[in-house]
Amino acid sequence: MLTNFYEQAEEMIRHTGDRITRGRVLVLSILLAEKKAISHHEIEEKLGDDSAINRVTLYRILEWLNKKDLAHKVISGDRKWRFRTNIYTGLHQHAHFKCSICAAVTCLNDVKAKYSSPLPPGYQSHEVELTVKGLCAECA
Amino acid sequence: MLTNFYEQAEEMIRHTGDRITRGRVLVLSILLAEKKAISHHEIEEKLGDDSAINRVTLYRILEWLNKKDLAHKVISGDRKWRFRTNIYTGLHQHAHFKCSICAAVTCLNDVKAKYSSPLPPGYQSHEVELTVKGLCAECA
DNA sequence: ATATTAAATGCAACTAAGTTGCGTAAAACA
DNA sequence: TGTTTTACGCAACTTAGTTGCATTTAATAT
Repeated sequence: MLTNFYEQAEEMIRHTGDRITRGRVLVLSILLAEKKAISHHEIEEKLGDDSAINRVTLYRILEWLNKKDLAHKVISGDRKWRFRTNIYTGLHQHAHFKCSICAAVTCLNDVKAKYSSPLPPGYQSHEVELTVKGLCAECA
Repeated sequence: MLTNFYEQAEEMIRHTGDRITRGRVLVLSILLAEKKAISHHEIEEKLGDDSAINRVTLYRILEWLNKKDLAHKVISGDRKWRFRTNIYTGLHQHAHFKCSICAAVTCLNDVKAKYSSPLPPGYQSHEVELTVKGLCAECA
């Protein structure tokens, strides 16, 4: 079960051309096994004592995964970053920001798409998808 | 100029029924004078040395303003809260409707796309893409 | 006007998330 | 197997925000 994710993670990391390390594979497979975005702390807990990774290293692995577009950072209200793999992106329907230069996609979790006037008569809304395109803080 | 905001702030605070204190009026008038969301630190700077408020008190004032719905908390990517008065609304752009059955895309000229919170600081919006998915009048 | 009192403020100490610098370990490749 | 580049681990640091408690002050009652 988790072995599948482990192998999948390894394959995804190999594809980047960068080094395949224990930490990267472990963390990515945890993210792959997870459907929702999880925090640094939650990942540490899932790693457990046996397969522990230094917290600083974990921070750096998460940044690296984001840079390589294997995971994206999710903004949340509790001043923590959360991370999620990019394979499930089709499923969620909140707002996204996509940088035109570095192509990083950030979920704007609490930015709810809404429209100010009602739809034309007879129309039914099932889902609202909002994508803001522009430059992120790093590339601006 | 700022006097107007000061009086406006006082009036808004009076309306809550809670105490009208120097700090609350100062902070709210700063937020009123500002168009964008600003951080605790930015507010401290605007207060200056002469009209300084203790940082803990400032945190508490901001929480209070939020609780009384006189200001919004704004999520951002840098683990800081930003605050903004509720009198200015979000960004407006236009939206599209995509029918899930006939796949027709309609330009919803008079439906304005707006997102409820501004982007993380430093981010620049070039284009906002709002797509409402559902059923059009023909297919419904 | 003055006293009363509940709410707001100030201070100090604390927590939690994330960062930086630097020496050490370990992938990758020859 | 040795070399080189990259990642890791450790310690110390920074920054944003929180808590407890004593003091002050805005609002109200006298």
